[in-house]
Amino acid sequence: MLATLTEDRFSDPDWIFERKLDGVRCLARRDRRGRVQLHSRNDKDMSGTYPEIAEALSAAVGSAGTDLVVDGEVVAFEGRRTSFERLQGRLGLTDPDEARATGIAVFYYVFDILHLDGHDVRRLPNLTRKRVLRDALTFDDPLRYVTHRRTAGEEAFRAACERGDEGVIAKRSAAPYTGGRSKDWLKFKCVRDQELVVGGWTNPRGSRSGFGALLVGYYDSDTLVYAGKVGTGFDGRLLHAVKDELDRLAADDSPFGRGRVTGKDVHWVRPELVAQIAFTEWTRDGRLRHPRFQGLRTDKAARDVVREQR
DNA sequence: TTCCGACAGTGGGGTCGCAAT
DNA sequence: ATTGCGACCCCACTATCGGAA
Repeated sequence: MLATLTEDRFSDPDWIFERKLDGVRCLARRDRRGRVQLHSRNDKDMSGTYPEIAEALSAAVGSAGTDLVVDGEVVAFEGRRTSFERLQGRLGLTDPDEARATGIAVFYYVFDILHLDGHDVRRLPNLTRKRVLRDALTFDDPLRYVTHRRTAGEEAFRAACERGDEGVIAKRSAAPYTGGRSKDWLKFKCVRDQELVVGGWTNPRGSRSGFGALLVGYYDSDTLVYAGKVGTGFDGRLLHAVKDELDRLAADDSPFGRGRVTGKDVHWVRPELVAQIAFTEWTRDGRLRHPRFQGLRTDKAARDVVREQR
């Protein structure tokens, strides 16, 4: 069951609000003999990737039963914030010993239950399932129960962004657990945006026209620092309009003074265009995560574009 | 008729693993 | 030893089409 992104922030007595954690989605099954299997959203086996979670689940028998299927998020922390970047150090590993040897501590935040003691509980109301879940397991690290609040969705969202969380998930209290994306689960995502200077572009591929992505950066003193590519957020007309501007500014050499630009099929332009870019966060390597184009800005000089803090 | 949901296709950062260089 | 590539994770977004409203 997946959540639908929305711009609407609200409170409603028929909805509950949970923290949105930045990690990896994980479905866990435990059979009567205590054997546990962890599965990714694409049904890949992750039991070897997070052996301590499988172990904990095997031992965490609550008051209400033994075999079960639960849903949650595997996360790693960087300070107080959940960090997908840190978790990535374990993502590809399938050998339990190697996974443990990374030293990256992981936690399993469980927020839903699908089956318990041979019963399919997916059609029970969400709030009821949460109560069932609470009794079905014992929650000791690395297992954690995802708490919820029933009021002040807007305030929860504001506080989440303030804390550096990814956002808030709103869930309809009475909703069953269904397959696929549902409007009974909504994502309030914290968004960041800033202006960036366009310094180049890449070739389009396949059926794409105009260009593939823009190469963008910001000024640090007199140096234009590369900050990554932006390849989504354009419709057909915008692709051509922006491409015309790029052709007008064509240059032979890279304007970037810092940051290695990877990939072939790269073309440079004089750094004069300023684009408004939305994204989720800066990566450790100083790149934009989940970048998307929001428009060109004509009211700001390229030379004044700097990296905004945080 | 209009709107919505699902899908395919394009684009991003980052990591690991493996083959080619 | 280095580089390139695909397969995974996390996505955002546009275009399209068929069925629901």
